[in-house]
Amino acid sequence: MISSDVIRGYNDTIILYMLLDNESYGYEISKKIKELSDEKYIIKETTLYSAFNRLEKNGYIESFYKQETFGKRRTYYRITKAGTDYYKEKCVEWEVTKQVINRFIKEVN
Amino acid sequence: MISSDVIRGYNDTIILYMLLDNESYGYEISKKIKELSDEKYIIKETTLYSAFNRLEKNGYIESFYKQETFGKRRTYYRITKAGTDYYKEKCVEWEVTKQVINRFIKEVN
DNA sequence: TAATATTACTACGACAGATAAAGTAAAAAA
DNA sequence: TTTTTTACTTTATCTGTCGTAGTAATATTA
Repeated sequence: MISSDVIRGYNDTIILYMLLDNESYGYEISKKIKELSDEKYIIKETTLYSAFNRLEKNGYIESFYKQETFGKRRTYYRITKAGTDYYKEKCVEWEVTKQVINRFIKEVN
Repeated sequence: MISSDVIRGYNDTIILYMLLDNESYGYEISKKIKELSDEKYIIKETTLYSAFNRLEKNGYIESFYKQETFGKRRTYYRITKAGTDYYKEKCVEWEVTKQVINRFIKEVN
């Protein structure tokens, strides 16, 4: 399991990634993050939903409701153009970040 | 420049790295971090000194004074055994974190 | 020699994001 | 019929970062 402080700067990016190709909703996204990370990262519910709020406020995602014929009503989200642009920026930043942190990592035995 | 939220989980690790082979003090460490990162990461003074306090409280570093014949009195720090162990753990964690985040990073054009 | 810059911190308060705890409510499974 | 799973929402707390300001010594420049 990885610590949450590390992932902090990338939660929004991870969520945007999940929305790149399909619209989705909270519960589904959380399951997929868990799956895609081989259970190494399990996003907390409150973290996820507060991230949705932040992302929507910033114009990176849009929420909407679907006509559901069964189950509890879900809030769906889709990524916006601004969200895609922001995602791309974060991907570039990630490469730089990785290289920077790598300089302070050493194999110590 | 990389965002501080990203580095958040690794500030302590970065500082411990700087102390692995030599004892040092705040101002020197901040200069070296800047240098080693090619100016891509410049740690804020307040962040650095509050990290020192946290690290010392956790037993990862120890502070002491040297007999200085010139200049303002500095607080020196050295890493402890617990600090070295913690550093090693964080290095292992970093490899996992990198791999996890990489799964959510895509080259989008 | 006087003014400015650099070194080397410390104190305080604000803020953002993560998270724990608790609650709601519907549907599906046992 | 009880429990579990799905799908959230609200509130309050905690941690780490960082802006602002201040102190004080030495070194540099005008």
